[in-house]
Amino acid sequence: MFESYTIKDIAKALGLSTSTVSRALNGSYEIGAETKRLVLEYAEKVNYRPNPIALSLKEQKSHSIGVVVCEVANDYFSQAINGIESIAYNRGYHVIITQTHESFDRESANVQHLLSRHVDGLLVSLSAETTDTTPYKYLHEKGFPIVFFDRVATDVNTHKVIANNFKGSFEATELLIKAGFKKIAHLTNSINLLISRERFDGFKAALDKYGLDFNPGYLKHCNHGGMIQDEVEFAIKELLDMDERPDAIFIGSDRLTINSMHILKKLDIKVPDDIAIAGFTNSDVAELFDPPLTVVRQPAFQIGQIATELLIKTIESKWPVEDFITEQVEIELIARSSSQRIR
Amino acid sequence: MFESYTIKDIAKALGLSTSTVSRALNGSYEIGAETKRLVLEYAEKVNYRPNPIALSLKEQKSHSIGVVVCEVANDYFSQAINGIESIAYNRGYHVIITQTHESFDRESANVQHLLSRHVDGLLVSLSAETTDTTPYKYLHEKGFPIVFFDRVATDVNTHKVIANNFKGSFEATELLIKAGFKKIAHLTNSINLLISRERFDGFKAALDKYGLDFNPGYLKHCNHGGMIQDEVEFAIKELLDMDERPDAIFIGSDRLTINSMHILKKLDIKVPDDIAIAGFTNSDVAELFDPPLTVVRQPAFQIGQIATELLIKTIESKWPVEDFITEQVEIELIARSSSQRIR
DNA sequence: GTGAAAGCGCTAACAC
DNA sequence: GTGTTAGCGCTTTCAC
Repeated sequence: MFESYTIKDIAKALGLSTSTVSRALNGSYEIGAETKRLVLEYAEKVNYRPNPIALSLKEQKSHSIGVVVCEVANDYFSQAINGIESIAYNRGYHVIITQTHESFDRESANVQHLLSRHVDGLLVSLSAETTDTTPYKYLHEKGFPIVFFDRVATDVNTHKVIANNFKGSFEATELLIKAGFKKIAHLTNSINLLISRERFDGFKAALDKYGLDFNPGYLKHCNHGGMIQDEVEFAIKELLDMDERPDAIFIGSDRLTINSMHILKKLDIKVPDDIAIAGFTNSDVAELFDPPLTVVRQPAFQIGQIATELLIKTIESKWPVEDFITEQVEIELIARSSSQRIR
Repeated sequence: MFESYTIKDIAKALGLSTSTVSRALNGSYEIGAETKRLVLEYAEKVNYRPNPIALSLKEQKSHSIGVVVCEVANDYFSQAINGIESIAYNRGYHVIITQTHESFDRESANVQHLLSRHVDGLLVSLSAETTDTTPYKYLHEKGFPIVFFDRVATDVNTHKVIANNFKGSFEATELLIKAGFKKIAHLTNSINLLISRERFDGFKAALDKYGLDFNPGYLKHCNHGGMIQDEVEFAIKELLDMDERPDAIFIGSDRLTINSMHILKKLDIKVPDDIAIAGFTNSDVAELFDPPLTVVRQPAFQIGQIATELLIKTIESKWPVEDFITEQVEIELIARSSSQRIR
């Protein structure tokens, strides 16, 4: 069962040469129908499976793709990875997952490691710390397939898959405004990330539309993306301690949203009575929270799928790919009571 | 950067033979200090990385391990996989994850697929549907390394890593009893799984200790492990509709616990006022629920690590492994208000 | 229509 | 101390 037959075994058993067997197995024209039948039948009988490692060596392809994300214990990324796996599996690729924990050094090490593993391509979501994307640029220019998703590198012209962050933020902020909140803070990820900037823009645009001033003190960045709990707690306390305390917070990242809820609970701040909350998260249990949480939800599974399709298409392209697209998917705003005004 | 140098390139550049280079790289005794230095220096300079695929072919080892779980979008399993990856990565293995979605057929297909990928070993947690474990038995008897974790096959004598399910259930049930609940139902996974039986035993033992009768109508099995939402909803409704409605439910699986909370919310059943809840889950946000959820939590990360250590030890053992252990880890009961009596 | 042989990158037995 | 060679499983040119 696991001691597999090789092409050689089949050749020996049938008194043929390995090349004949190989050709028969691959349905080559030049093989006699009878021989072909014989080989196919025998292969079927002994449950022959080509050795993927030998194939890889021959083809100079590992049939694996490397994934770089900040962490897997994050609903957004675990769902995205699910999507990645679902496509990769069907296309005969396996995926090697690495985590940066939001560190640039770990990200570099992971890319190095994946390259030394001879992955055929890379699916990357940048760490919160990353500012220097020249390694990706270099690889990409050399023709190495890379697809970015979610946290993309602006200056590398390759395929990218992102959510409509602007719209997601705009609508969530608008929801808070319509609920009657006027002093809305924005807690978000590192300024390094394009998603943070896009989400801020959406937030700001909603304020503008409704004629609300933007108070710079209401903008808090967590440069470690919520990996350091104290950083988040500090930012939240700063908001709470302001003379003009915000009456709502719109949160721009999955981990930050969840962390914030833990912190608010710890500080015994009531949501939405003391402060209303809406935030990006892909948690499936946000409706079970106390209070049920208003969320901006991304189609993470689908994003993973699209990114993987694009990557495999690039890998398997006969010609150097020149046209790169940026696929934008829609987000979903789910209103629940954490963003409702208490009267 | 990704067009790697081979041993041959180095040999050519230095005017040596490939074998000399290979030996120098591997620190062989028989190579002159000077040559060694030369090779090492050059290898360092061009950032030489051995081709893992060629190594695999040579060694007849893929340096990969296959993982079979029901699903990754489950806190217990995503944490376990994290533990698996953390060990595997450091030991130079990559992991290929497959999901059964609680189907025996998919489980078989996954094992087949992993074997055809020439994984060096298997880390398995059985599907809820699985009753026939002869394929594992067969593989194991042939000397193929397998380690079970969480959902183990009783009749395959290999390494196993499990939590103290009996104790976890006993203590959770005891907590409910001490809170004053007397009509405690037990909602659990398929009877096929040993964990279900162990968890039931712990539940039953607690009832016995406190002189409470066991009402067979209070025991509900979800044979699809919560993959079919209707099955769970049906079971819960049956409990709620009983003449003598239970006043508490102790739930024996992560997915079932989460699903049940969704269903109770949908049915507008108040916890713990209408019915108290305690359940197995590794969710990190259970404290944010309404009400905060009393949980039995397993050290999933650690379980994944231990299982992987055992597997790699078995894979790399020079001698056929004869002594197999069953490692049992402790669980943690975290009491919150979902299991508290309302007065 | 089929076979022999080379080669993918690497190691290791066997020369010398 | 270093080089030559075979072989891991497979495909593919080149012969016949």
